[in-house]
Amino acid sequence: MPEIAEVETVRNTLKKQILNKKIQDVTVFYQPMIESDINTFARDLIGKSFIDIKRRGKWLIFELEDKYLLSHLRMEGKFFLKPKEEPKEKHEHVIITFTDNTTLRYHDTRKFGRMNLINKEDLATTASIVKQGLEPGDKNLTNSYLLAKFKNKKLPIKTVLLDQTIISGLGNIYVNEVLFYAKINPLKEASKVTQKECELIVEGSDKIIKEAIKMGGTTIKSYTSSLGVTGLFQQKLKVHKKAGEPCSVCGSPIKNIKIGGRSSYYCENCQK
DNA sequence: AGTGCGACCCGAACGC
DNA sequence: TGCGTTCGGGTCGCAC
Repeated sequence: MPEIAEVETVRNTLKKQILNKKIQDVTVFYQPMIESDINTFARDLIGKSFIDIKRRGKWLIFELEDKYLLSHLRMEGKFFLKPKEEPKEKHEHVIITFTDNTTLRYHDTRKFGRMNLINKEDLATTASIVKQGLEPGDKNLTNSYLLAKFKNKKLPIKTVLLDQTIISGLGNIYVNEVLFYAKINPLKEASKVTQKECELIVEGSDKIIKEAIKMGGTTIKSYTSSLGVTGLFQQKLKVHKKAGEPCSVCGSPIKNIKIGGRSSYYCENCQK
């Protein structure tokens, strides 16, 4: 489940592996994952190079000379760099071959990830990118920003923190962790979250994401970034997937409930 | 406008 | 053991 820290880890790894290599060939094995015109997808990439890799929220933005290739890993998308001669694996859906005989392979068991090749000037009007809210660590992400965004929200804070148009990049794992850090009950109505609690959300999201990036993200299920870099942040998780285990602060068993259809983990005693 | 929910997928976990 | 069923997870689009 790649969230912002995982995507950042993938970005950093790929930058070392594929920048400025010339694209020789592109094969798409599962066409629905390409949101832009499938007929021109390969043709537009061949002969070009990735000159930079940026990120916005959970979106990877591969910069080419004249285009951007947007890539969202959703839950289980991964990139691997492999020699050209290695046989295709079952869940490899896009293979980009470079002229040095290496290949960049997009692997996704659930086929949920998406790619979108756009003209550079269209980035400013591409909805998925434009709608992204402020990222953890952004100096504009303040308690007053959050208070204003939460003001009319009747939904549980857990659900609202998953809304990428408010804070960009938090997924289920880190929302559970941030709420534990801020000692907020995930079911609390967003409009009732206090200024002090907003401060803790700002502080907690920044701290947790920074540490997770430092540790290479979180490994849940089989998640590994490109080159098989395995995230170590799962060792730091305090509540996520810890149902029944004692809370690290007070010892009460961690609860697991569904909020908005998503599994939520929290300590009933610490998060009132 | 805000909210809720199904669709998209398929391996893993679960139930019998 | 082996089969069938359910679940999960981010985002979009549609219905209310």
